[in-house]
Amino acid sequence: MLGIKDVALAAGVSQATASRALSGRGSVSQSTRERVRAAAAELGFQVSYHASSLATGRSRNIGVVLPHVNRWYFSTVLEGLTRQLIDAGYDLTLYDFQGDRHRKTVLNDFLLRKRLDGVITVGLRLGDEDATRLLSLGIPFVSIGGSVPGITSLLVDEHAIGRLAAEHLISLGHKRIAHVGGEHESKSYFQVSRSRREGYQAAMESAGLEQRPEWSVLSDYTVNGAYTTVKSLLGDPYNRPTAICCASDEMAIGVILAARDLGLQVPEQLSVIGVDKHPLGTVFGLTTVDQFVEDQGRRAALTLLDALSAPHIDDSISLPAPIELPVRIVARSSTAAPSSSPNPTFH
Amino acid sequence: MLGIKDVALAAGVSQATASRALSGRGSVSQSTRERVRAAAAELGFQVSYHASSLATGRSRNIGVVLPHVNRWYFSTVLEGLTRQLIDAGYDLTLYDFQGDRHRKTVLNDFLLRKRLDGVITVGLRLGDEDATRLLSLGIPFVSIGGSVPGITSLLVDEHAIGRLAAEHLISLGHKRIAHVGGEHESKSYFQVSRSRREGYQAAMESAGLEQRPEWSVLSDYTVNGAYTTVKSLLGDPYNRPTAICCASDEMAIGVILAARDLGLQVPEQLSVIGVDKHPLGTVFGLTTVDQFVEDQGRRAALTLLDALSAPHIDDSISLPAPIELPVRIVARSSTAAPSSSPNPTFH
DNA sequence: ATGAAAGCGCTAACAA
DNA sequence: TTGTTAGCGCTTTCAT
Repeated sequence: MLGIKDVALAAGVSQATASRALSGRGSVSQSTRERVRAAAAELGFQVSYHASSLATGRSRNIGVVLPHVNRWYFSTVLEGLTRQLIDAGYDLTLYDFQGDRHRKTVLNDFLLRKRLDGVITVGLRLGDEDATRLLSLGIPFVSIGGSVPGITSLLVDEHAIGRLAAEHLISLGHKRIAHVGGEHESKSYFQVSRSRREGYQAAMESAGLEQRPEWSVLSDYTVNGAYTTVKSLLGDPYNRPTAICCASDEMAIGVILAARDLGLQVPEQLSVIGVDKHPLGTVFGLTTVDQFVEDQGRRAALTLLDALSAPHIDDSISLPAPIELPVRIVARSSTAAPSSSPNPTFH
Repeated sequence: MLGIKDVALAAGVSQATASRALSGRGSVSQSTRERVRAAAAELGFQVSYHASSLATGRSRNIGVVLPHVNRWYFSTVLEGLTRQLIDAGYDLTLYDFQGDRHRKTVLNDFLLRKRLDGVITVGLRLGDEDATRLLSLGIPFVSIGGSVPGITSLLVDEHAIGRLAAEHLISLGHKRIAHVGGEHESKSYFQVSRSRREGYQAAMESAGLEQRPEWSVLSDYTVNGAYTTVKSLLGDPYNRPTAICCASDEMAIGVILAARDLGLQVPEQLSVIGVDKHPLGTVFGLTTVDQFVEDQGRRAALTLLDALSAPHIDDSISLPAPIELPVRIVARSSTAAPSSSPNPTFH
């Protein structure tokens, strides 16, 4: 195998000098550095990261842990992460729980293999036991939108999101507002939808609006799921809400499709709002609460990289304060003031 | 740091024996093995993969290279890959080109860092130069749906997919069939859409059907893109196709949405077919050509794992024959025989 | 600025 | 079956 010693030989220097010249650490004269670099380039040499890692203790490798690569939110965060990490020269090792399928293995085995310089978790909920085991690795952790004890986290205020969405509808004059949540999620993940619902409920309460139990439904975060769930809700021509607040854009789109199939006009007969700013929203004119998903990934990566280059980590002496992520209403055409005749006129 | 030597000490054996007991390679008596395992468990020991890799030359780590994690096709393949790889005890290092943003860095630097036991590329098109550089790593490669010289590949017959989709429409009696392709893709990726279009053209030709240039449009694989692109095509009330063949489900959905917004009934006034079996298709009743995307990932992983455990690799002596992946029509409600009055009746 | 040498933590001959 | 020993390929003191 082509090793650094071959480069050293070719450049007529010692192995140590070659290493210094290539890594940039330690002092090497301008001319030798160039000679070594040239030799390395010519031979097509690449350092062995295994060896390098073993010697330095750092591996230029970040672990990313999430529940489902396959869902828009997560793959978009991932995109933000990869961008920053690649630019910084880090490999990204992906651990996809696939729901709960790989959860235990990953937490108890893969993450402990000491090949990571840091870990980013997305949307995870970790118990104390899991968290301390991970923290004992002594490497920096950052979590996005999750709940992991003792770890620096970036959080959107989910409660505020729910409230904001509901208040948008309320301010338009709606009084009959339903909510579609995604609580069919596993207990092991961050209960995003629940907090959003609570925000919605708080807004409804402040406005003194009635909250009918049948107007609070649960789905599964998908278009298909919400479509089915909400069709019955909208099927009743007399007791229909005039607006629906959804815990995600995908569900909101399901609602819009269900409404269309029932012959209801959006927004004339039904206003719909979601959360995420999913790209599919544009074609439906979906009003939403943008949470800058890709930026979440970028910021998490930067936060972690910061921690990695910090003078030295105060080994969990400082309790990390959560970093709050921004959100913003994007008003489009799926929401409007309720029509004067909320109940259908049969013509 | 907690090392294997501590375990050895605790178990009262030599470091070598501890290593054998933990790795399962080499012979160790039942009793010592248990003793060592117990000691390791109690101390919470995990091997250092850097050290282990350096010693063995294998890293239990597979690289996956793709153009966009963020797109449904790729994240779904990825899901199939992670499932198998985690089960086999392999880490998965993700290299996302993000279009062309990271392409060069990844190919010229990251992939050459010698920390991978194998590589899987998805949808990539690689030139001879890049390919040979990668092959020179001496590790097994598998490509899915791409074109990489000298590498084992899993391929769907894209031409056949295009033909099949078109033939489905033709067999229903359609004569005015348009095509929406995704050729706005970068030249550096596998030109899936182009082959599908050629399949469509072949089918049209065999059936002796007219191919109007204005019925062959290009889009970008997204719902939004296809929606916009196709709206003008469908806007003409006199020279409208009765069916549209799309190179992906997402574009097909864009077409359906555009049709609806123009007041056209699907399938009564317009039949639409896509490719992929995207989950969103169900709510639209979209007829499609399933290509078993997640299975593609699983099979690629298995193929690579096979190569890794093979007696020994004949160092590129055998030209790997491509493995053909299955496809299947899934007929749903977006396609039907054309109505007898293809042109609109103004009532 | 450079070289010699020790060692990162583990595995794999080779002996016993 | 077990222990001894010599590396895996690189980095990094410590001399010079």
